[in-house]
Amino acid sequence: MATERYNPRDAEPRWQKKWNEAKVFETDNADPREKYYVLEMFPYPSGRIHMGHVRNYAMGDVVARYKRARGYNVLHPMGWDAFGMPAENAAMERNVHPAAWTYQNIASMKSQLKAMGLSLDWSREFATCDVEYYQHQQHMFVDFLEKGLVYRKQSKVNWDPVDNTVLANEQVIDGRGWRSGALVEQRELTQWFFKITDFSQDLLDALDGLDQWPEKVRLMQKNWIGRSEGMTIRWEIVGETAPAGETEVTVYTTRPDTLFGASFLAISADHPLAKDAAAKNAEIDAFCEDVRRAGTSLAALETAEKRGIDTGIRVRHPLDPSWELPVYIANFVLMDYGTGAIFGCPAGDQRDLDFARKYGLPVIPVVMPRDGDVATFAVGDTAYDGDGVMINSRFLDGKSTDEAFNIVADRLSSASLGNAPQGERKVNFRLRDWGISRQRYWGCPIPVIHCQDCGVVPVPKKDLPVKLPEDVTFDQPGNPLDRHPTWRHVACPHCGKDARRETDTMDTFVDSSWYFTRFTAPWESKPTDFAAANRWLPVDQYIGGIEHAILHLLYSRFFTRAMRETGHVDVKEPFKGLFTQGMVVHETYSRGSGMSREWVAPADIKIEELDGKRRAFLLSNNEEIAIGSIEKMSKSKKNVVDPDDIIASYGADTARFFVLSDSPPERDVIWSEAGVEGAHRFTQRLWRLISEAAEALSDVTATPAKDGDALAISQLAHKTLKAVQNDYDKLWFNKAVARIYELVNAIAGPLTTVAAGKADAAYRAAVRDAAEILVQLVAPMTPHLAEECWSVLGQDTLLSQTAWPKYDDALVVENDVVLPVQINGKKRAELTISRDADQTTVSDAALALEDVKRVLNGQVPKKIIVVPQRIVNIVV
RNA sequence: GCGGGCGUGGCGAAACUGGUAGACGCAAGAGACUUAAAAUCUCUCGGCCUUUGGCUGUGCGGGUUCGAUCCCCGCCGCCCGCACCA
Repeated sequence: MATERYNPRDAEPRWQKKWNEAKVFETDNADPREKYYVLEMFPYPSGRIHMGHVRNYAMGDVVARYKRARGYNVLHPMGWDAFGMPAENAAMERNVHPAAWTYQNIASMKSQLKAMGLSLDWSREFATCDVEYYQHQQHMFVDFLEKGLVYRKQSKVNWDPVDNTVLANEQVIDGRGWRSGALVEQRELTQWFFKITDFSQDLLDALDGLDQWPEKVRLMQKNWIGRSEGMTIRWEIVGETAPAGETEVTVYTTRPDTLFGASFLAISADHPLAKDAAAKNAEIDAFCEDVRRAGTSLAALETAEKRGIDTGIRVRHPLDPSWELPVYIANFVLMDYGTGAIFGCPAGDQRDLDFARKYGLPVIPVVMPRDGDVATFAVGDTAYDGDGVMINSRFLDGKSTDEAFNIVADRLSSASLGNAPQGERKVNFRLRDWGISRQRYWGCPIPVIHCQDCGVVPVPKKDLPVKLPEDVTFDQPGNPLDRHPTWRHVACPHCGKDARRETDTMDTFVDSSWYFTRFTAPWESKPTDFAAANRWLPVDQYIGGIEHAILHLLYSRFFTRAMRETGHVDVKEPFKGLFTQGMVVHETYSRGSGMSREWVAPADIKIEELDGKRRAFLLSNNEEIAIGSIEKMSKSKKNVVDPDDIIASYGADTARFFVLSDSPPERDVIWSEAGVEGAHRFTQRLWRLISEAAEALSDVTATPAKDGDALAISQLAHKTLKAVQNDYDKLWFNKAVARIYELVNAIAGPLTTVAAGKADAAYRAAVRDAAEILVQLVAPMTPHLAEECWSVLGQDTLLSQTAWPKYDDALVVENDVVLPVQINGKKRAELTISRDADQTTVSDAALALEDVKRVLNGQVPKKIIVVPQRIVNIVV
């Protein structure tokens, strides 16, 4: 009888080796079975995996293993999102080359992932910093350029004057560079952009079809794309106030219905008319400068005061040429939305109202709520921006806001100013084109050459890849590619004259926008194997953090469309199913307070319970440590648990099982030592029960019981199988865990009975059937333990290559049901009755129950509600 | 400000989205085995009461219903996203 404890340190590497040798997880593109593509967001190679990775990959692995057992041809690859700033920071701080640092990190993280026993096809692995990968990205960039999906334009960027580099918005903290602490400047630079806005409408519309995405993510994308319906209106500038060469101002509005409530026009400080005015007037120039600076300082915009300055320009109202309005430059008007100019309707917009009150401009109420009274309706400190009835609006009076919108839109569309319509209906999007230029070394070089005569010339495809030079220095700030002695000097591919290579590299979000496509044929000499990509895509189940809800997922959706337009794939949507998992969180421990607060790692303390209160003490000297709030694991708060330590002491299966238990997968899971021990106890218990009974089960074939003592065991096993199957389909791992516990609790006794030699052959066969089902149910979560159990049961095949069991319908359906019997909605009794008993039989049987008679005490039921197979409610 | 989500035992949570509230796990308590400890096993575990029974209970207040954790209305409290988008 095998009674030794299960030893994961021995078993886990042993089974990993067997899976490896049998190439169980290598996927054949030619396999004709139905495909299933599972993918977890690939990691940045920071050096160590953390618990968040463990949870993410454990979930993906359950899906992959489950689908494989269900007979699908599963693709489950892994790679590395390997370009990016941390590698350059390491180079600056520690004088290591970014490539060396990155590949070393990949090597150590890979061995950590391997220790988790994930069913990954490592033969398809790549890193985005491999030339073999990024060269294809350069090919596609050139294709996109030809298709007009890439362009250059001047754009404002956050410029760090100390580090000499562009900063992303997230890297600007309170107006200062996150590394240098220098005041960030706004600079106009010529940058490369992807034309994501070409797809605004399609990216929005297609969200409706992504019914296997979380509603929350679809909504976030919808808001980000930000579609609004309105119109552009051209306002004629009054001749004598017009700057030279200017005759009109175009504004964008979603409320043309409120046009009679206009009292001013406001333009952005970056608007051409503003620049023009600034050139002539020092006061205006100073104001514009001020606005520009304030814009970068991320000061709470909520409280930002509305400010403006009169340009002296006057415009004519489009519906009444005799009505002249002033044009202001205002700090709340954005140049890159709409046209950079608005008309202010103070009664209908809070910002306009604040502005009008400050500068003494008229406030004319034009929309009144439906239940308002024209005689008394007035606008005080709060603008009314809702729907209603038009007032003070001449020919629009009495119309609804919708009607007024259409009347004004029609009228201005058919009126003309100069040779063009005065107004046009226009749909606007909040989404902006994607700026991909980064002044950094560790990224994919943008494959173009700048020639004085020929302009911007794409690198001819025969000259690709443009490889990053290896001999670069990081001893000074700025882009090492810019100061490399030779790399940037090339001959123009057109005219052969001396030309300059582009030294900007691509945003790393580009790398992650198509890696899932590359996995479908990573060996291909073109970016994609067209047929393979179309066959595997979309990814059936994508799993990752909610933090990528907008950027990464939206960029990938765009990139897939762009690849389709350039003939690299024939799918539009990259991810059919999306799941966003919660974080792994942990208690925090600290001593001291305020500035001298010091965080303590969980590994350095022990928890004791004194008088029912949990208290923490330092292991080294028993000093008491304060237990703080539960927070995301982070290095700064030291509340991290290293997966390596957990795998070393409990094994990978325990770690996997624990992060899948308890909390629903989309919610945060609290890591606790006690919880892990609970999970570990389960693995030991399962092993003990199975291994002790194994010998007694060796002479029977698994056969579910049809009657007798073992019937209940077979029924529960098959019901659990059906339920867990559904749980796995829906990614309800915590429910699957709970049901598996229930099954183990129920068959623990029978297994012990069998082990003691006290069961007949039929009973043993039923227990064996239940045990096999149990082992197969846990296999996706704790694959090593399951293989070990499978093997001790005398199976000589790999469980990883074994088909999912089938439940027996007859065992899943109950013949008798237990119905709760309520009297006036309160449960008073239980009734066991045949599942297909008719209503009369059920109510008669319910009324005949002793408990029911006692509570009724002679009262005559007014009504008896029988919900078949659910409940009986007697109303008196 | 706008949009979305969530409030269930000491804790993480379940409840087939209108039908037995608290499955399963953690923590705690009692007991068995043991020289002892660990491990393991058994039992108890929302609150209150007059305890073979009863009342009450899913953030708070109402409503619909034979019946509400679930649906509707109004509050309270947390969390997340976007944020001067015209």
